[in-house]
Amino acid sequence: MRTTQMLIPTLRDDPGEAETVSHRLMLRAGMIRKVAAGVYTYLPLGLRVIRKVEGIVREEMNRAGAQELLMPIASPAELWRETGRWDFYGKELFRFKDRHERDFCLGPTHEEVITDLIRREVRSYRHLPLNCYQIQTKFRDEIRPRFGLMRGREFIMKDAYSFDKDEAGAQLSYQKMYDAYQRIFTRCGLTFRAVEADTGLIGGDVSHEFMVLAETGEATVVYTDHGTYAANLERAEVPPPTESDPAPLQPIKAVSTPNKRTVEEVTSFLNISPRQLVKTLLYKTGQEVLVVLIRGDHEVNEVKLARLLGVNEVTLASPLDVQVTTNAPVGFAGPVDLKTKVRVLADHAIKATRNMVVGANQPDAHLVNANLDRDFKVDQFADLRNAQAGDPSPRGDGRLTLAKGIEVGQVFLLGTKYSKKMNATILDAQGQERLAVMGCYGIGVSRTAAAAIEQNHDAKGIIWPVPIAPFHVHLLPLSQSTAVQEQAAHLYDQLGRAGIEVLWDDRDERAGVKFNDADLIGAPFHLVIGDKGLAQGHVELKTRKTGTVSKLPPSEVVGTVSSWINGPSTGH
RNA sequence: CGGGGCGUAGCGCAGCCCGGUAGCGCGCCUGCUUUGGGAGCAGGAUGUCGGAGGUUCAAAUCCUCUCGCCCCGACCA
Repeated sequence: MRTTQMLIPTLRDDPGEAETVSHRLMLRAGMIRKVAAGVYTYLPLGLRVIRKVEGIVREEMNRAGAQELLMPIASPAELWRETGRWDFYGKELFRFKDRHERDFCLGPTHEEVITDLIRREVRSYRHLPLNCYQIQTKFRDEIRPRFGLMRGREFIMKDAYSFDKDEAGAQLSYQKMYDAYQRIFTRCGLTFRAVEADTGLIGGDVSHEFMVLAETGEATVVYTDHGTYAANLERAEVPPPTESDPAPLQPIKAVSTPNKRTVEEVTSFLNISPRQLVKTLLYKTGQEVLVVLIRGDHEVNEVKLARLLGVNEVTLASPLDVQVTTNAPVGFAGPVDLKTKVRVLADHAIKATRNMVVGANQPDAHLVNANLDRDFKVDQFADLRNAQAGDPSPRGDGRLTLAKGIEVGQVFLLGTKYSKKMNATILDAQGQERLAVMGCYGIGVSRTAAAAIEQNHDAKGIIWPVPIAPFHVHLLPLSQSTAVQEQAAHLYDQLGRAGIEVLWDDRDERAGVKFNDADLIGAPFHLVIGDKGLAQGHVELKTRKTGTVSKLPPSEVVGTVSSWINGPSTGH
């Protein structure tokens, strides 16, 4: 393609609206433009990258035995009411009414639609396993869209759904997708890690997320450096402590802590370690108010709490609820002599702590040397906290490290969650109706493109991995001289014949402008043709990533570029 | 949803406090010169100052309402 025939509105300045690297560079490189918050137009250059990612996804999905179809973006509320997600999905679901006042939504994911299709069309186990996928625009009315394509309200996703006759088959389908995802993200040139994950709004039993490791990631990944354990923070298990505090029990006593509410205030006022303090948090579920005890230096993991309680979500109780339940304002709640009968849950670490500092359930007072069983009772111990760096691995293979990651894909083993609610049954070999066992598998295509930039850029711009680059070669003739122009035209033609994608900067611009735009756009290889070089019989081939320049005769260009692109080491 | 910030030319911004002809840089258009890392000179075009209402002789500027966008937070007691 010639630059003059392509809409590539590069920007010299950073747009004020963009903070993160990928957002800024995609705007500056003329790849995307914003239409509304979290809603973007893909310009030709951006779309080329999207198509590259889609191509890799499509190849690997097909190779894994999945078949492509395309479902509608709009779907009727009835399907969503069958599974309860019309209500459960909440405000994230884009809803609208048609002219007859019937409720519809824009699909955020398609379990309902695909399950409806399969229950109608597939009756026999003979037709299973079945895995259908699509690549499509999805809609989620995010609470806070941000970072350009990273968290949009409209985004491109590949979603796949597998149907099996039994659990064993479903696990096999899951494993195939897991393997396919490994290949996809590897081929995209990303440094990533598959981690155990919670199942969230989608539901199901088993799940892995594929995380691109990057500082700007919104998710936290927990893993062992040398071991095999990796999970996201929501999921990461924390084993109970193996040693308990050997300190002798001290007599409990009340101390005045005027206006000291937070962990920091109380610990510095009493000159104690946060490890001695116990936070007494009041949580509300749909049904009850309950108490959660957590050590001062730990954080409650609400996903774990909700899962333990078997509810969708838990919220912290309001100050009023706290007052009513504990007889004290927020900041002075404690487990000792609670006025109201409530369930008390505690993180495992509480069991191993002695002589704890807790709220006194009266204003401006705490209790010191509170001890389990002697002074208060706990109804249930559980793993309720977030893992921290240095915690032992739940697999016993070392200590945990934390890192930030961008979630680019997630696979779920759903079991019969949807098939049961929607009565998607198939006949087995004995003629018995059985619920289809499902899995679902998503890849954020547009987010993958953004994540690739987060991981591959420098101060000057993007450095595309070869497989998803919008063009392989950026052809930069530096003058309008006949010799340079003819050589450029010739090489453009030769490279094109060899199947190499070339962006030909045919603008009558100064060298600096072309170089800067080329660095910004980030094609892996820059082919520079200037009068000086030609006079000496060579052109220059520059590797964007390393800045290395090779001078070579024009006749060797096609062969060299081909070997770099197709060869095993594309790390040029 | 709460807090903060911002809407003025394609982009980045100034002007607003203290009302009085709407500016700067880059970009864009024309011409000449230039041509290996964002050229020089000369000439030129470009704005419902986010929108609505109000105050005033007069509003980008003051007041009210409203829309949009960005950032942080969303309860760890």
